[in-house]
Amino acid sequence: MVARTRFAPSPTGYMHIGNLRTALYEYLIAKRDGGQFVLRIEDTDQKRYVEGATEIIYNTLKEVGMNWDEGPDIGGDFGPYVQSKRLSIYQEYAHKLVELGGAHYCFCSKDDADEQKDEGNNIKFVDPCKNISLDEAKKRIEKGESFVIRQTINKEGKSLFNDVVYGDIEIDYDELDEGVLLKSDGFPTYNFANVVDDHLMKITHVVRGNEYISSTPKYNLIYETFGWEPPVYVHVAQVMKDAQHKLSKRNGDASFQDLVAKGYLPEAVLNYIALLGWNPGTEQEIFSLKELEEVFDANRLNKSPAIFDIQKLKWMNGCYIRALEFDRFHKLAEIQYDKFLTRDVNRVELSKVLQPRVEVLNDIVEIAQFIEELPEYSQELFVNKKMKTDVEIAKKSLELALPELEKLEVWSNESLFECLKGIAVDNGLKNGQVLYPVRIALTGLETTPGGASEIASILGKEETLRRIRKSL
RNA sequence: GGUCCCAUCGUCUAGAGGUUAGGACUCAAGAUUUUCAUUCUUGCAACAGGGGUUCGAUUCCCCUUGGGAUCACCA
Repeated sequence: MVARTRFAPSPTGYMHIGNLRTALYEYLIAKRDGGQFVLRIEDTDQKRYVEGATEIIYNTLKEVGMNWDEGPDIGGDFGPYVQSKRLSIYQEYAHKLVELGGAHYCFCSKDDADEQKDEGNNIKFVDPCKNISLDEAKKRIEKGESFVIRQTINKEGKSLFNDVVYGDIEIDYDELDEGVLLKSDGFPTYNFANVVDDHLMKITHVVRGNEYISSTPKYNLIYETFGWEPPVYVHVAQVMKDAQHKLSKRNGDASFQDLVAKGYLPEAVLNYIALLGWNPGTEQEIFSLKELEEVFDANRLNKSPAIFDIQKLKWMNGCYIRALEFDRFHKLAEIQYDKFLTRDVNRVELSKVLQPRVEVLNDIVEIAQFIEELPEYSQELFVNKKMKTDVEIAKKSLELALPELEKLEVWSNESLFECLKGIAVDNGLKNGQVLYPVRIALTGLETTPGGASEIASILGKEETLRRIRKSL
Protein backbone atom coordinates (compact mmCIF):
# COMPACT_ATOMS: atom_id res chain seq x y z
CA MET A 1 0.00 0.00 0.00
CA VAL A 2 1.28 3.40 -0.96
CA ALA A 3 1.62 5.99 1.77
CA ARG A 4 -1.04 8.63 2.12
CA THR A 5 -0.42 11.42 4.56
CA ARG A 6 -2.38 14.46 5.46
CA PHE A 7 -1.66 17.91 6.68
CA ALA A 8 -4.64 18.96 8.73
CA PRO A 9 -4.24 22.46 10.12
CA SER A 10 -6.85 24.58 11.81
CA PRO A 11 -7.44 27.86 10.08
CA THR A 12 -6.48 30.00 13.04
CA GLY A 13 -4.53 32.66 11.29
CA TYR A 14 -0.90 31.95 10.65
CA MET A 15 1.56 29.23 9.84
CA HIS A 16 3.54 28.05 12.79
CA ILE A 17 7.09 26.92 12.26
CA GLY A 18 6.26 23.68 14.07
CA ASN A 19 3.20 23.16 11.92
CA LEU A 20 5.14 23.70 8.78
CA ARG A 21 7.72 21.19 9.89
CA THR A 22 5.00 18.64 10.56
CA ALA A 23 3.58 19.32 7.13
CA LEU A 24 7.02 18.88 5.62
CA TYR A 25 7.54 15.50 7.25
CA GLU A 26 4.10 14.41 6.11
CA TYR A 27 4.83 15.56 2.62
CA LEU A 28 8.17 13.77 2.58
CA ILE A 29 6.78 10.50 3.89
CA ALA A 30 4.19 10.52 1.13
CA LYS A 31 6.50 11.60 -1.66
CA ARG A 32 9.30 9.32 -0.71
CA ASP A 33 6.90 6.47 -1.15
CA GLY A 34 5.35 7.84 -4.31
CA GLY A 35 2.15 8.38 -2.37
CA GLN A 36 -0.29 11.22 -1.88
CA PHE A 37 -0.16 14.24 0.32
CA VAL A 38 -3.61 15.40 1.34
CA LEU A 39 -4.60 18.81 2.64
CA ARG A 40 -7.53 18.87 5.03
CA ILE A 41 -8.86 21.89 6.86
CA GLU A 42 -9.91 21.23 10.44
CA ASP A 43 -12.38 23.96 11.19
CA THR A 44 -14.60 22.25 13.71
CA ASP A 45 -14.11 25.00 16.25
CA GLN A 46 -16.13 27.79 14.79
CA LYS A 47 -15.05 30.11 17.60
CA ARG A 48 -11.43 29.98 16.56
CA TYR A 49 -11.95 30.40 12.87
CA VAL A 50 -10.01 33.29 11.38
CA GLU A 51 -10.98 34.85 8.10
CA GLY A 52 -8.32 34.39 5.43
CA ALA A 53 -6.44 31.76 7.40
CA THR A 54 -7.03 29.10 4.79
CA GLU A 55 -5.39 31.28 2.17
CA ILE A 56 -2.32 31.64 4.37
CA ILE A 57 -2.10 27.88 4.54
CA TYR A 58 -2.44 27.52 0.78
CA ASN A 59 0.08 30.24 0.11
CA THR A 60 2.65 28.95 2.52
CA LEU A 61 2.57 25.43 1.15
CA LYS A 62 2.81 26.76 -2.38
CA GLU A 63 5.62 29.11 -1.48
CA VAL A 64 7.77 26.27 -0.25
CA GLY A 65 6.75 23.99 -3.10
CA MET A 66 4.83 21.44 -1.10
CA ASN A 67 1.98 20.77 -3.49
CA TRP A 68 -0.89 18.70 -2.26
CA ASP A 69 -2.55 15.97 -4.29
CA GLU A 70 -5.99 16.32 -2.77
CA GLY A 71 -7.51 19.22 -0.93
CA PRO A 72 -10.41 21.62 -0.56
CA ASP A 73 -9.46 23.65 -3.62
CA ILE A 74 -8.59 20.81 -5.97
CA GLY A 75 -10.85 18.09 -4.68
CA GLY A 76 -10.09 14.39 -4.73
CA ASP A 77 -11.79 11.05 -4.27
CA PHE A 78 -12.35 11.43 -0.55
CA GLY A 79 -13.81 14.91 -0.22
CA PRO A 80 -15.00 17.19 1.00
CA TYR A 81 -11.69 18.19 2.55
CA VAL A 82 -13.06 20.77 4.93
CA GLN A 83 -14.42 19.34 8.14
CA SER A 84 -17.26 21.80 8.51
CA LYS A 85 -18.63 20.35 5.28
CA ARG A 86 -18.56 16.81 6.63
CA LEU A 87 -20.86 17.27 9.61
CA SER A 88 -23.40 14.67 8.58
CA ILE A 89 -20.62 12.12 8.17
CA TYR A 90 -19.39 12.61 11.72
CA GLN A 91 -22.91 12.52 13.09
CA GLU A 92 -23.65 9.29 11.34
CA TYR A 93 -20.50 7.67 12.65
CA ALA A 94 -20.92 9.08 16.11
CA HIS A 95 -24.36 7.53 16.49
CA LYS A 96 -23.03 4.33 15.04
CA LEU A 97 -20.28 4.33 17.63
CA VAL A 98 -22.90 4.63 20.35
CA GLU A 99 -24.68 1.58 18.93
CA LEU A 100 -21.40 -0.29 18.95
CA GLY A 101 -20.82 0.61 22.59
CA GLY A 102 -17.84 2.84 22.00
CA ALA A 103 -19.66 5.98 23.08
CA HIS A 104 -22.76 7.13 24.87
CA TYR A 105 -25.15 10.04 24.96
CA CYS A 106 -24.48 12.55 27.67
CA PHE A 107 -26.83 15.26 28.88
CA CYS A 108 -24.52 17.02 31.26
CA SER A 109 -23.84 20.65 30.52
CA LYS A 110 -20.33 21.98 30.29
CA ASP A 111 -20.87 23.53 33.72
CA ASP A 112 -21.80 20.19 35.26
CA ALA A 113 -18.53 18.75 34.13
CA ASP A 114 -16.53 21.74 35.30
CA GLU A 115 -18.23 21.70 38.66
CA GLN A 116 -17.41 18.09 39.26
CA LYS A 117 -13.85 18.79 38.33
CA ASP A 118 -13.55 21.71 40.71
CA GLU A 119 -14.80 19.63 43.58
CA GLY A 120 -12.76 16.60 42.84
CA ASN A 121 -9.56 18.43 42.04
CA ASN A 122 -7.76 16.79 39.17
CA ILE A 123 -9.98 13.80 39.23
CA LYS A 124 -11.29 12.44 36.02
CA PHE A 125 -14.82 13.36 35.01
CA VAL A 126 -17.24 10.63 35.98
CA ASP A 127 -20.19 10.83 33.70
CA PRO A 128 -23.51 10.06 35.41
CA CYS A 129 -25.12 9.69 31.98
CA LYS A 130 -23.17 6.51 31.40
CA ASN A 131 -25.88 4.73 33.36
CA ILE A 132 -28.74 6.00 31.27
CA SER A 133 -30.07 3.27 29.07
CA LEU A 134 -29.84 3.71 25.34
CA ASP A 135 -33.62 3.68 25.01
CA GLU A 136 -34.12 6.34 27.59
CA ALA A 137 -31.38 8.45 26.11
CA LYS A 138 -32.99 8.25 22.70
CA LYS A 139 -36.33 9.34 24.19
CA ARG A 140 -34.74 12.36 25.82
CA ILE A 141 -33.09 13.29 22.55
CA GLU A 142 -36.37 12.98 20.73
CA LYS A 143 -37.91 15.35 23.22
CA GLY A 144 -35.32 17.84 22.09
CA GLU A 145 -32.95 17.72 25.03
CA SER A 146 -29.45 19.00 24.32
CA PHE A 147 -26.81 16.28 24.31
CA VAL A 148 -23.28 15.42 23.41
CA ILE A 149 -21.78 12.11 22.44
CA ARG A 150 -19.08 11.11 24.80
CA GLN A 151 -16.53 8.35 24.38
CA THR A 152 -17.11 5.32 26.58
CA ILE A 153 -14.02 3.76 28.06
CA ASN A 154 -14.62 0.59 30.02
CA LYS A 155 -11.35 -1.11 29.34
CA GLU A 156 -8.95 -2.05 32.03
CA GLY A 157 -5.25 -2.55 31.91
CA LYS A 158 -2.85 -0.91 29.55
CA SER A 159 -3.10 0.29 26.04
CA LEU A 160 -0.06 -0.39 23.92
CA PHE A 161 0.81 1.15 20.63
CA ASN A 162 3.84 1.70 18.52
CA ASP A 163 5.19 5.00 17.38
CA VAL A 164 7.82 5.43 14.70
CA VAL A 165 9.85 7.86 16.73
CA TYR A 166 9.07 6.90 20.32
CA GLY A 167 8.79 3.16 19.92
CA ASP A 168 6.38 1.21 22.09
CA ILE A 169 4.25 3.32 24.38
CA GLU A 170 2.11 2.03 27.19
CA ILE A 171 -0.69 4.00 28.74
CA ASP A 172 -3.12 2.85 31.35
CA TYR A 173 -6.76 2.92 30.19
CA ASP A 174 -7.52 4.34 33.58
CA GLU A 175 -5.74 7.52 32.56
CA LEU A 176 -7.99 8.12 29.61
CA ASP A 177 -10.93 10.38 30.08
CA GLU A 178 -14.22 10.01 28.33
CA GLY A 179 -14.00 13.03 26.15
CA VAL A 180 -16.68 14.61 24.04
CA LEU A 181 -16.73 13.30 20.51
CA LEU A 182 -19.71 15.18 19.16
CA LYS A 183 -20.49 18.57 20.64
CA SER A 184 -23.95 19.84 21.44
CA ASP A 185 -23.82 22.07 18.38
CA GLY A 186 -23.50 18.97 16.22
CA PHE A 187 -19.85 19.58 15.41
CA PRO A 188 -17.34 16.87 16.15
CA THR A 189 -14.27 17.49 18.26
CA TYR A 190 -10.81 16.92 16.89
CA ASN A 191 -10.72 13.69 18.85
CA PHE A 192 -13.41 12.24 16.68
CA ALA A 193 -13.25 14.03 13.35
CA ASN A 194 -9.61 13.19 13.08
CA VAL A 195 -10.16 9.47 13.42
CA VAL A 196 -13.14 9.32 11.09
CA ASP A 197 -11.45 11.39 8.42
CA ASP A 198 -8.13 9.62 8.58
CA HIS A 199 -9.92 6.35 8.09
CA LEU A 200 -12.28 7.53 5.37
CA MET A 201 -9.46 9.29 3.54
CA LYS A 202 -7.31 6.17 3.77
CA ILE A 203 -4.50 7.95 5.58
CA THR A 204 -1.66 5.55 6.30
CA HIS A 205 0.71 7.72 8.35
CA VAL A 206 -0.32 10.25 10.94
CA VAL A 207 2.34 12.80 11.79
CA ARG A 208 1.59 15.17 14.63
CA GLY A 209 3.10 16.80 17.67
CA ASN A 210 3.97 14.55 20.57
CA GLU A 211 1.39 16.29 22.73
CA TYR A 212 -1.01 13.83 21.14
CA ILE A 213 0.78 10.77 22.45
CA SER A 214 -1.31 10.58 25.58
CA SER A 215 -4.59 10.71 23.71
CA THR A 216 -3.61 8.26 21.01
CA PRO A 217 -5.00 5.27 22.93
CA LYS A 218 -8.42 6.93 22.84
CA TYR A 219 -8.24 7.13 19.09
CA ASN A 220 -7.10 3.56 18.85
CA LEU A 221 -10.11 2.55 20.86
CA ILE A 222 -12.36 4.19 18.30
CA TYR A 223 -10.55 2.47 15.46
CA GLU A 224 -10.91 -0.79 17.31
CA THR A 225 -14.63 -0.40 17.97
CA PHE A 226 -15.29 0.36 14.33
CA GLY A 227 -13.02 -2.47 13.30
CA TRP A 228 -10.74 -0.11 11.43
CA GLU A 229 -7.00 -0.34 10.95
CA PRO A 230 -5.16 2.40 12.87
CA PRO A 231 -2.52 4.37 10.96
CA VAL A 232 1.21 4.37 11.53
CA TYR A 233 1.92 7.01 14.14
CA VAL A 234 4.76 9.46 13.87
CA HIS A 235 4.74 11.75 16.88
CA VAL A 236 7.31 14.47 16.51
CA ALA A 237 9.00 16.44 19.26
CA GLN A 238 8.23 20.09 19.72
CA VAL A 239 10.07 23.01 18.25
CA MET A 240 11.13 25.19 21.13
CA LYS A 241 11.98 28.85 21.55
CA ASP A 242 14.26 27.97 24.45
CA ALA A 243 14.61 25.10 26.87
CA GLN A 244 11.36 26.03 28.63
CA HIS A 245 9.10 27.52 26.04
CA LYS A 246 7.52 26.24 22.93
CA LEU A 247 7.87 28.34 19.84
CA SER A 248 4.57 30.11 19.52
CA LYS A 249 2.97 33.16 18.10
CA ARG A 250 1.68 33.99 21.53
CA ASN A 251 5.19 34.63 22.76
CA GLY A 252 5.78 36.87 19.81
CA ASP A 253 7.88 34.30 18.02
CA ALA A 254 8.22 34.46 14.31
CA SER A 255 5.83 32.56 12.12
CA PHE A 256 6.76 31.41 8.66
CA GLN A 257 5.35 34.53 7.07
CA ASP A 258 7.11 36.74 9.60
CA LEU A 259 10.41 35.17 8.63
CA VAL A 260 9.75 35.61 4.95
CA ALA A 261 8.73 39.20 5.57
CA LYS A 262 12.04 39.73 7.33
CA GLY A 263 13.94 38.60 4.30
CA TYR A 264 14.43 34.90 4.81
CA LEU A 265 14.00 32.78 1.71
CA PRO A 266 11.20 30.20 1.92
CA GLU A 267 13.51 27.44 0.70
CA ALA A 268 16.07 28.31 3.36
CA VAL A 269 13.48 28.26 6.12
CA LEU A 270 12.20 24.93 4.89
CA ASN A 271 15.71 23.50 4.73
CA TYR A 272 16.45 24.71 8.23
CA ILE A 273 13.33 23.31 9.83
CA ALA A 274 13.81 19.97 8.10
CA LEU A 275 16.96 19.66 10.18
CA LEU A 276 15.27 20.51 13.47
CA GLY A 277 14.97 17.08 14.93
CA TRP A 278 16.02 15.20 11.89
CA ASN A 279 19.25 14.51 10.06
CA PRO A 280 20.10 12.41 7.06
CA GLY A 281 22.94 10.53 8.73
CA THR A 282 25.43 12.20 6.44
CA GLU A 283 27.09 15.56 6.89
CA GLN A 284 25.08 17.24 4.19
CA GLU A 285 23.07 20.19 5.46
CA ILE A 286 21.89 22.03 2.41
CA PHE A 287 18.93 20.28 0.80
CA SER A 288 16.41 21.22 -1.79
CA LEU A 289 12.90 19.89 -1.29
CA LYS A 290 13.56 17.39 -4.07
CA GLU A 291 16.67 16.13 -2.35
CA LEU A 292 14.80 15.78 0.92
CA GLU A 293 12.19 13.69 -0.84
CA GLU A 294 14.92 11.25 -1.73
CA VAL A 295 16.74 10.98 1.55
CA PHE A 296 14.07 11.52 4.18
CA ASP A 297 13.62 8.71 6.65
CA ALA A 298 11.17 9.09 9.52
CA ASN A 299 13.15 6.56 11.51
CA ARG A 300 15.87 9.14 11.94
CA LEU A 301 13.54 11.59 13.62
CA ASN A 302 14.74 12.75 17.01
CA LYS A 303 12.85 12.20 20.23
CA SER A 304 13.94 15.28 22.08
CA PRO A 305 12.68 18.79 21.47
CA ALA A 306 14.75 21.10 19.29
CA ILE A 307 15.39 24.74 19.99
CA PHE A 308 14.89 27.04 17.04
CA ASP A 309 18.20 28.79 16.47
CA ILE A 310 17.75 31.93 14.45
CA GLN A 311 21.54 32.26 14.23
CA LYS A 312 21.89 29.10 12.23
CA LEU A 313 18.92 29.97 10.06
CA LYS A 314 20.66 33.25 9.30
CA TRP A 315 23.77 31.44 8.23
CA MET A 316 21.79 29.05 6.09
CA ASN A 317 19.82 31.89 4.57
CA GLY A 318 23.13 33.54 3.69
CA CYS A 319 24.19 30.34 1.94
CA TYR A 320 20.97 30.36 -0.07
CA ILE A 321 21.32 34.02 -0.95
CA ARG A 322 24.86 33.52 -2.17
CA ALA A 323 23.76 30.56 -4.24
CA LEU A 324 20.97 32.51 -5.89
CA GLU A 325 21.16 33.27 -9.60
CA PHE A 326 22.26 36.87 -9.79
CA ASP A 327 19.09 37.97 -11.54
CA ARG A 328 16.88 36.53 -8.87
CA PHE A 329 18.93 38.11 -6.13
CA HIS A 330 18.80 41.42 -7.92
CA LYS A 331 15.04 41.24 -8.17
CA LEU A 332 14.71 40.52 -4.46
CA ALA A 333 17.19 43.25 -3.62
CA GLU A 334 15.25 45.75 -5.72
CA ILE A 335 12.32 45.33 -3.37
CA GLN A 336 14.59 46.41 -0.54
CA TYR A 337 16.11 49.29 -2.55
CA ASP A 338 12.67 50.67 -3.16
CA LYS A 339 12.25 51.02 0.57
CA PHE A 340 14.97 53.61 1.00
CA LEU A 341 16.74 54.46 -2.23
CA THR A 342 15.63 57.57 -4.08
CA ARG A 343 19.02 58.40 -5.53
CA ASP A 344 19.73 57.25 -9.05
CA VAL A 345 22.58 54.79 -8.58
CA ASN A 346 23.89 51.73 -10.35
CA ARG A 347 21.64 49.17 -8.73
CA VAL A 348 23.12 46.24 -10.60
CA GLU A 349 26.58 47.04 -9.26
CA LEU A 350 25.07 47.46 -5.83
CA SER A 351 23.50 44.04 -5.99
CA LYS A 352 26.79 42.49 -7.08
CA VAL A 353 28.48 43.95 -4.07
CA LEU A 354 25.68 43.01 -1.70
CA GLN A 355 24.97 39.42 -2.67
CA PRO A 356 27.94 37.82 -0.90
CA ARG A 357 27.47 40.03 2.13
CA VAL A 358 23.80 39.76 2.95
CA GLU A 359 22.39 37.11 5.24
CA VAL A 360 18.85 38.39 5.51
CA LEU A 361 17.37 40.50 2.73
CA ASN A 362 16.03 43.19 5.02
CA ASP A 363 19.55 43.91 6.22
CA ILE A 364 20.12 45.59 2.90
CA VAL A 365 18.29 48.68 4.06
CA GLU A 366 20.79 49.21 6.83
CA ILE A 367 23.90 48.03 5.05
CA ALA A 368 23.34 50.22 2.02
CA GLN A 369 21.82 53.23 3.76
CA PHE A 370 24.97 55.26 3.17
CA ILE A 371 24.34 55.08 -0.56
CA GLU A 372 21.24 57.16 -0.15
CA GLU A 373 22.60 59.50 2.45
CA LEU A 374 26.18 60.18 3.49
CA PRO A 375 26.29 59.88 7.27
CA GLU A 376 28.02 62.43 9.50
CA TYR A 377 31.56 61.34 10.21
CA SER A 378 34.61 62.65 11.97
CA GLN A 379 38.03 63.33 10.53
CA GLU A 380 39.41 60.66 12.78
CA LEU A 381 38.00 58.07 10.41
CA PHE A 382 40.75 58.93 7.94
CA VAL A 383 43.36 57.73 10.37
CA ASN A 384 44.10 54.06 9.93
CA LYS A 385 47.27 52.39 11.10
CA LYS A 386 47.02 49.31 8.95
CA MET A 387 46.35 51.38 5.85
CA LYS A 388 49.08 53.77 6.88
CA THR A 389 46.94 56.81 6.47
CA ASP A 390 46.25 59.88 8.52
CA VAL A 391 44.40 63.09 7.90
CA GLU A 392 47.33 64.64 6.03
CA ILE A 393 47.82 61.74 3.67
CA ALA A 394 44.08 61.43 3.17
CA LYS A 395 43.83 65.04 2.18
CA LYS A 396 46.69 64.69 -0.25
CA SER A 397 45.26 61.51 -1.78
CA LEU A 398 41.84 62.99 -2.22
CA GLU A 399 43.30 66.10 -3.83
CA LEU A 400 45.23 63.91 -6.21
CA ALA A 401 42.26 61.68 -6.92
CA LEU A 402 39.73 64.39 -7.63
CA PRO A 403 41.12 65.67 -10.94
CA GLU A 404 41.92 62.17 -12.15
CA LEU A 405 38.40 61.01 -11.47
CA GLU A 406 36.99 64.09 -13.13
CA LYS A 407 38.88 63.09 -16.24
CA LEU A 408 37.88 59.44 -16.09
CA GLU A 409 35.65 58.49 -19.01
CA VAL A 410 34.74 54.90 -18.34
CA TRP A 411 33.05 54.68 -14.95
CA SER A 412 33.31 51.08 -13.81
CA ASN A 413 34.70 49.20 -10.89
CA GLU A 414 37.66 48.04 -12.97
CA SER A 415 38.52 51.39 -14.52
CA LEU A 416 38.14 53.12 -11.18
CA PHE A 417 40.38 50.64 -9.48
CA GLU A 418 43.06 51.05 -12.16
CA CYS A 419 42.79 54.79 -11.94
CA LEU A 420 43.10 54.96 -8.16
CA LYS A 421 45.89 52.44 -8.10
CA GLY A 422 47.66 54.46 -10.75
CA ILE A 423 47.50 57.52 -8.55
CA ALA A 424 49.12 55.60 -5.74
CA VAL A 425 51.92 54.28 -7.91
CA ASP A 426 52.62 57.61 -9.55
CA ASN A 427 52.91 59.38 -6.24
CA GLY A 428 54.84 56.79 -4.31
CA LEU A 429 51.90 55.91 -2.10
CA LYS A 430 50.65 52.52 -1.02
CA ASN A 431 47.35 51.40 -2.58
CA GLY A 432 45.59 51.68 0.73
CA GLN A 433 46.75 55.23 1.23
CA VAL A 434 44.64 56.26 -1.72
CA LEU A 435 41.85 53.71 -1.65
CA TYR A 436 41.09 53.98 2.03
CA PRO A 437 40.57 57.75 2.13
CA VAL A 438 38.46 57.63 -1.00
CA ARG A 439 36.26 54.97 0.49
CA ILE A 440 35.83 56.95 3.69
CA ALA A 441 35.02 60.08 1.76
CA LEU A 442 32.39 58.22 -0.19
CA THR A 443 30.79 56.41 2.69
CA GLY A 444 31.64 58.02 5.99
CA LEU A 445 31.84 54.53 7.41
CA GLU A 446 34.62 52.42 8.79
CA THR A 447 33.33 49.24 7.23
CA THR A 448 31.36 49.08 4.04
CA PRO A 449 30.17 46.51 1.55
CA GLY A 450 32.76 46.76 -1.16
CA GLY A 451 35.85 48.90 -1.59
CA ALA A 452 36.41 52.41 -2.88
CA SER A 453 36.19 51.59 -6.56
CA GLU A 454 33.08 49.47 -6.18
CA ILE A 455 31.27 52.11 -4.21
CA ALA A 456 32.29 54.82 -6.62
CA SER A 457 30.95 52.78 -9.48
CA ILE A 458 27.65 52.36 -7.67
CA LEU A 459 27.31 56.02 -6.72
CA GLY A 460 28.08 57.25 -10.20
CA LYS A 461 30.49 59.95 -11.24
CA GLU A 462 28.58 62.99 -10.15
CA GLU A 463 27.82 61.83 -6.63
CA THR A 464 31.31 60.42 -6.20
CA LEU A 465 32.92 63.73 -7.08
CA ARG A 466 30.47 65.60 -4.91
CA ARG A 467 31.30 63.48 -1.88
CA ILE A 468 35.04 63.82 -2.41
CA ARG A 469 34.78 67.56 -2.72
CA LYS A 470 32.66 67.69 0.36
CA SER A 471 35.18 65.75 2.39
CA LEU A 472 37.99 68.04 1.28
C1' G B 1 -0.42 16.04 41.73
C1' G B 2 -1.35 11.29 38.50
C1' U B 3 0.38 9.45 33.91
C1' C B 4 3.50 9.57 29.59
C1' C B 5 7.93 11.30 27.25
C1' C B 6 12.93 13.33 26.89
C1' A B 7 18.45 14.14 28.40
C1' U B 8 26.07 14.29 23.86
C1' C B 9 29.74 21.08 23.10
C1' G B 10 25.86 27.56 24.31
C1' U B 11 22.53 25.71 19.87
C1' C B 12 21.30 21.76 15.85
C1' U B 13 23.29 17.02 15.86
C1' A B 14 26.64 12.05 14.57
C1' G B 15 27.34 7.97 17.66
C1' A B 16 23.63 2.22 18.32
C1' G B 17 29.80 -1.71 24.18
C1' G B 18 36.19 -0.71 22.77
C1' U B 19 36.28 6.37 18.77
C1' U B 20 42.06 11.17 20.03
C1' A B 21 33.54 11.42 21.24
C1' G B 22 32.86 13.49 14.66
C1' G B 23 30.27 17.55 11.87
C1' A B 24 27.47 22.35 11.52
C1' C B 25 26.08 27.28 13.69
C1' U B 26 28.07 30.82 17.20
C1' C B 27 32.70 32.70 19.31
C1' A B 28 38.28 33.41 18.98
C1' A B 29 42.93 33.45 16.12
C1' G B 30 45.34 33.42 11.40
C1' A B 31 45.76 33.52 5.79
C1' U B 32 43.63 35.90 1.36
C1' U B 33 41.21 40.73 0.26
C1' U B 34 41.22 48.25 -1.80
C1' U B 35 37.83 48.27 4.53
C1' C B 36 33.94 44.63 5.32
C1' A B 37 31.99 40.14 3.64
C1' U B 38 33.04 35.71 0.94
C1' U B 39 36.74 31.66 0.86
C1' C B 40 40.50 28.74 3.46
C1' U B 41 43.23 27.04 8.05
C1' U B 42 43.38 26.49 13.22
C1' G B 43 41.40 26.81 18.06
C1' C B 44 37.69 27.00 22.40
C1' A B 45 33.66 23.94 23.76
C1' A B 46 29.75 18.16 25.46
C1' C B 47 28.40 12.55 27.14
C1' A B 48 23.43 15.84 34.00
C1' G B 49 24.59 12.81 38.77
C1' G B 50 24.68 8.01 41.27
C1' G B 51 24.30 2.89 41.19
C1' G B 52 24.41 -1.65 38.54
C1' U B 53 25.38 -5.35 33.98
C1' U B 54 30.10 -6.18 31.49
C1' C B 55 36.93 -7.54 30.70
C1' G B 56 35.14 -2.68 29.08
C1' A B 57 30.11 1.80 29.21
C1' U B 58 28.26 8.13 26.02
C1' U B 59 25.95 3.60 24.32
C1' C B 60 22.11 -1.54 28.03
C1' C B 61 19.13 -1.54 33.07
C1' C B 62 17.58 1.09 37.67
C1' C B 63 17.34 5.43 40.72
C1' U B 64 18.00 10.70 41.35
C1' U B 65 17.99 15.41 39.17
C1' G B 66 16.43 18.58 35.39
C1' G B 67 13.05 19.59 31.40
C1' G B 68 8.65 18.84 28.45
C1' A B 69 3.64 16.95 27.46
C1' U B 70 -1.22 15.67 29.06
C1' C B 71 -5.55 15.58 32.39
C1' A B 72 -11.35 21.10 27.43
C1' C B 73 -18.22 20.71 24.12
C1' C B 74 -9.23 23.60 21.53
C1' A B 75 -6.82 21.35 18.12
